[in-house]
Amino acid sequence: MENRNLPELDVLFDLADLFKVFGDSTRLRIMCTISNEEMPVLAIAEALGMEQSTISHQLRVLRQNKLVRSRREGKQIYYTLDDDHVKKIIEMGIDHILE
Amino acid sequence: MENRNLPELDVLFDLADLFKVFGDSTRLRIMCTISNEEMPVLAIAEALGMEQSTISHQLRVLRQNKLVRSRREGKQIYYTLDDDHVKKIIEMGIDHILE
DNA sequence: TGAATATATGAATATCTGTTCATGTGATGA
DNA sequence: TCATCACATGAACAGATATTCATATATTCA
Repeated sequence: MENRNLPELDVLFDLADLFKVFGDSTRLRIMCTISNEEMPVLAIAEALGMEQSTISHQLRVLRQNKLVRSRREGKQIYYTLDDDHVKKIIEMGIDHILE
Repeated sequence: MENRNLPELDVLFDLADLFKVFGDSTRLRIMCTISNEEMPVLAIAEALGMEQSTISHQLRVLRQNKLVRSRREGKQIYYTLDDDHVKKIIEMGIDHILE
C-alpha cells in the first residue's frame, strides 16, 4: 500500500479471511507449537492441554487456508507450518504488540 | 519465533486479539482508505458506501487497538493510521495471498 | 478379519461480533 | 442560546464461530 493503489475489494475480503485465521489463540498456539517441528495431532493436543477434536477442527481450518501441511506416517498425521511466510506474519504481529 | 522461544501464552492471546482486528473487511477497508491521507469519518463512510455509525463503531475498535489516531479540527475528526507498522502487516498479508 | 489406535467430521450449543436504528455529545455559527 | 452538523454510543438482532460430544474413517497389527 505504500506506493501501491488501494487493494482491490476482493483482495481485501480474502485478506480479512486470512487474518481471521490468525485471530484465534488456539490456532496461533497450534502454529507456534509446530513451527519448529512436525507433530502429530495428539501430541499437539497434549502440548496445549486441549481435546483432540478441537485441534483437529482447527487444523482443518489451517489446512484449508494453506497455513499448515500434513504428512501421514502410519496411523499418525504429522503437521507443520506450510512455509516461513506464516512465521513472519506472526513475528510481525508480536513486534507490534511488544513495541 | 525463528530462533526464539515459544511466545508466552498471554502474548499469544494479545496477538490473537490484534489479528482479530485485522480480520474484518470493513476495518481493513478503513485502514487502506486512510493509509495515505487523513480523513474525517463521513468521508470514510462515503468512500466505502457504508453508514456513518458503522464506521464510527469500527474506528473505535481501531482506536482502542492503537491502529489509528485521530485529530479534531472543528466539527470534524480526522483519522489516519497510527504508524507504518500497520501498513506492513497488511502488506505482508497481501503478499501471502498473492504468492 | 477384528481390535485398537489416530484422526476427521457432523450436530448441537453457547458465545462472540458486525450492523442498524435511535439517540446522545460536542462544536460551529447565526 | 438555538439550530445544525459531525461524530460517538447504547441496545438489539442476526449471523458467524469455537468447543464439545458422539461417531465415522483409516491404518496397523495380531
